[in-house]
Amino acid sequence: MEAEVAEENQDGRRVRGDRTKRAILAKAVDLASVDGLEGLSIGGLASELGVSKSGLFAHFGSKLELQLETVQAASELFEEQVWQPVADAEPGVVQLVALMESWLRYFRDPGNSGGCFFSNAYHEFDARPGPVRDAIAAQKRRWMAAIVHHAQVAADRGQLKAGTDPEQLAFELDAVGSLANSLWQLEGDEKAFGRAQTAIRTRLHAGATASGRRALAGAGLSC
Amino acid sequence: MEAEVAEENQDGRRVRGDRTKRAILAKAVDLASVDGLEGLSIGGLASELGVSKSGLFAHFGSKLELQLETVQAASELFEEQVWQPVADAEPGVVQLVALMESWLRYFRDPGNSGGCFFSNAYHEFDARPGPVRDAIAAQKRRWMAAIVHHAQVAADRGQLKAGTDPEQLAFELDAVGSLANSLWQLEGDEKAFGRAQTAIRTRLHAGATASGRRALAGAGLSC
DNA sequence: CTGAAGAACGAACGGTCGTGCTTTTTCTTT
DNA sequence: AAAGAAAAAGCACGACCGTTCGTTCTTCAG
Repeated sequence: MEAEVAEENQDGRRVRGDRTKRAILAKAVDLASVDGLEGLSIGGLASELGVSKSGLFAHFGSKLELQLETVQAASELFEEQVWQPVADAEPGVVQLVALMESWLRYFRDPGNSGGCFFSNAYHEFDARPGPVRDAIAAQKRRWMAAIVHHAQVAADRGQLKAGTDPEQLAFELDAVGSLANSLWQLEGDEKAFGRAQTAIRTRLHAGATASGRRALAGAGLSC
Repeated sequence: MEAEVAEENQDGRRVRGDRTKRAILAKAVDLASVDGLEGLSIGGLASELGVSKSGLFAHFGSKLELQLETVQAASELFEEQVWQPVADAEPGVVQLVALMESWLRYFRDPGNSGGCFFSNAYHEFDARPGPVRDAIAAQKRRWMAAIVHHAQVAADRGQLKAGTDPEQLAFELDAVGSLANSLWQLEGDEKAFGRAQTAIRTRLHAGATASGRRALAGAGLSC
């Protein structure tokens, strides 16, 4: 193998193929959150974008690669829409509850009308070993770890009662959020978000110390 | 149109085609809980059963019909495996928690190695309007309504604190159970069941009156 | 024993899938 | 403006999809 020159130029500007790829992946995430990653077809994606099937295919080389890059793209979108908005919140319970509510907002975003990409992907691939499942499982681990992390920070700051298990807390918070997304998608049930919010706040309030409750109240997040 | 004679004989014995159909649907539920209801292919199902594609197809007439009957078959299996085992439990909180734990057992049943059929189906069809989605959504409503019902009975018997919202309680219980199934499928994480059980018991304990707690303790279900 | 009806079959249809090729268009660089 | 590279398109392939058709085997009533 000989050394290859870098194929991207040094400034921020992207070459044409890269821009196209971005557009493809954005649409791919959109379609896959409706029809699933397996139901996502190369021909369908191409015609949806008004390009040729073969031209699109050349960007990836295989459907598996397309799926993997779609997962990656979805995870970047998730980061943008869920994580970034609460990056500056006060660490601890306040940031934890802010993250949860950012997550709930992401669910109802009209731009994600097919529902949370990952909620669909988790269930689609949970019984199908392979690289796609691995990528998706890794993403789920990252998400859970983030919640646990925020809970741990809250505990370290004395905002949660001694003996609180951050992983148990994360489990329960993730559970109610996930179900809210499901019910919203399946039934268009707006109330599900209210129930999730109630559950999150009640749970945090029950597990919080006086200082933790003060922090929540200060951020306008009492129950 | 002329009147037709009934095509089934009067005693319990079934005609040949009916027995075959049962076998087909059992396998269909099994395959669909891995590959999804859309990924379920008629040819694949036939070869898995060692029968011809056209012979199998004749039983249904269309893939849509196969999907609908598969949903129906899955819901009968669910009833058998989840509801029936707790049918004789003491109504109220005891039956409620028994139902939840029966549900958790159903998740880990080696016979359902592809995970809960419905958990997969909910997410697969939640953004695809049509008869299949309607059938699946109806099933979810039935399930939720059952939990709400048990919670209501518990409330009526004075086992839950006044002001307890049965629907909110049902939401939270369903949430943790669903997530346990997801994590079990995605990561093979046994601990998820422990977390779900902890969450269920803690939640019920917190919402129960003294009489409710006594009932739970009497059934060996304290936390 | 005969004959009709139901159940299962094999072959084939049009269509779409993912995937390779070759050619043409479009951009970038000199 | 010309040359070279990158991107997109065109076309074709084998496999599989749901579906239809005509035929064979099984079952059971008359």
